[in-house]
Amino acid sequence: MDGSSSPSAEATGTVRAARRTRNKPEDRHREFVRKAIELFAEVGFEAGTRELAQRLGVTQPLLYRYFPSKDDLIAAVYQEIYVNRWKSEWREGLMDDSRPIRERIIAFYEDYTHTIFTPEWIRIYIFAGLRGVDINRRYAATVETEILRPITLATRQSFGLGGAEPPSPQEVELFWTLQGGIFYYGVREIVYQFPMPVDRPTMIRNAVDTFLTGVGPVLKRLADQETKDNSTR
Amino acid sequence: MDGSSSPSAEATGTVRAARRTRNKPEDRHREFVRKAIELFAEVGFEAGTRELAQRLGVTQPLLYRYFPSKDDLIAAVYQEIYVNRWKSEWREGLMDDSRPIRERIIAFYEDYTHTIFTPEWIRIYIFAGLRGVDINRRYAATVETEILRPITLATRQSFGLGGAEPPSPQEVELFWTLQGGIFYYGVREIVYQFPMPVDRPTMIRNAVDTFLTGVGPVLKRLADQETKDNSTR
DNA sequence: ATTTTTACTTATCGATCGATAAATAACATT
DNA sequence: AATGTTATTTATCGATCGATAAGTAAAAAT
Repeated sequence: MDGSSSPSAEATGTVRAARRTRNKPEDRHREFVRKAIELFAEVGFEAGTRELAQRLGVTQPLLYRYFPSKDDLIAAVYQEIYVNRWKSEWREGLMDDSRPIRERIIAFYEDYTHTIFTPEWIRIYIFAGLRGVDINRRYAATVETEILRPITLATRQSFGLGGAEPPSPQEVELFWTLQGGIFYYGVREIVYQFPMPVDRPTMIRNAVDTFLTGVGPVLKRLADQETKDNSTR
Repeated sequence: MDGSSSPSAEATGTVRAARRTRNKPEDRHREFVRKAIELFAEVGFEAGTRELAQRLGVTQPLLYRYFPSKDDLIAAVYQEIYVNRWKSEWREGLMDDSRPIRERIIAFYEDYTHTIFTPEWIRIYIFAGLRGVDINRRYAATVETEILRPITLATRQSFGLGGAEPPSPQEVELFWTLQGGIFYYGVREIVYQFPMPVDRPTMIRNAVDTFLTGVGPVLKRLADQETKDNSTR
């Protein structure tokens, strides 16, 4: 493929005559993680360390100076994407009583999808889920406590239902359906690469409007069931 | 791990002293695909052919007598799961005007989730999506034409809206949100292995009730926009 | 009973993977 | 300018992967 004379250079994945510029460890670390995110998003975690090294213009064993093992590199990738990119403003915005609930939810989903609807975020999230790492379980737990429960309480209030009791599982599950529906839009767009004839803001508006219009009666029914269960218990 | 003396037996993945029972080719073919589905659902497509052979109690090269390459085996897996398990009754049931729309949709999703909410179906579907094969694009296209468009038309009718014009992209997208929300319930249950405090039928009922209650006004708005667009065009 | 067919195994190749040890050269310290 | 530190490369190991060629034995055909 290339005209390199040494066959061992091909075998070891050496790029050719080393550049040998020396960088600060912190910069390298960040650079490695950044490119690893890029590569893993494309190929998945079975992407070779040699491929990564080549994209970095660096030899493969150098990676092991910064990450004891490939799994540690992967852990750093998780940290960067799913921890560092989380915005605490999401929760705050959703709990801001001064704005109407519809506006809050739409604003949240527009910003949230803007953050997570990238190949890096979505594909790596799904790769991780299939791998069985607990990243997804932990992330979804965060979504539930930081996003869905606040939304549930705020929505309940805006319908003049119930007080401050914690949301019931059925209530939370209801809002998971909205979350999942919107998330799956991103999966179709980014993973399956569907042509998406409806743009994101429109999709979000329609989904939220449908949901908020319909959720009132169901929440009411759940609240009634709840009080009945309590009285018969 | 095992007490086998020969190291080459370990290396080649030989199981031990061959059983040498001779089977009919068609039976073998089916057996291979069945076990391949099981294995791929667990590990993904990077599962080794040796691992598969071992689970079948057969040597690895025998696989290549039935499938020219690993990719052909994978193709057979797709065919079995996503083509052979599709039920034409789904479309028919959804278009059965004699039953109320809510009942039809709930019945469909109960049967549909019963079919696809298995580790085999969901995990392999997601593995395929990340691989970039067109399985998912083709499957989703089928879902859209065979399921979502009929649902859209039936729902529209039940609200006394519009005639037989084909559903607009925005309308279809709306029903994709419901589909995605329910699908994502399965992903959380089966892939992320969340504890699911709300059972499937209840989730489906709540989701469909919320959706059907709220979708009326939005469909109406979309229909009005449509006619306005047509008149100004 | 002998021959023919073919399902199945043994053995092995070449590529690629994650990881380690040792050599080298760029930068910091004095 | 000499020395020390460490970022980076070279070389290589052992395991595992998909795939192929050649041998073996079970069933079918005669």
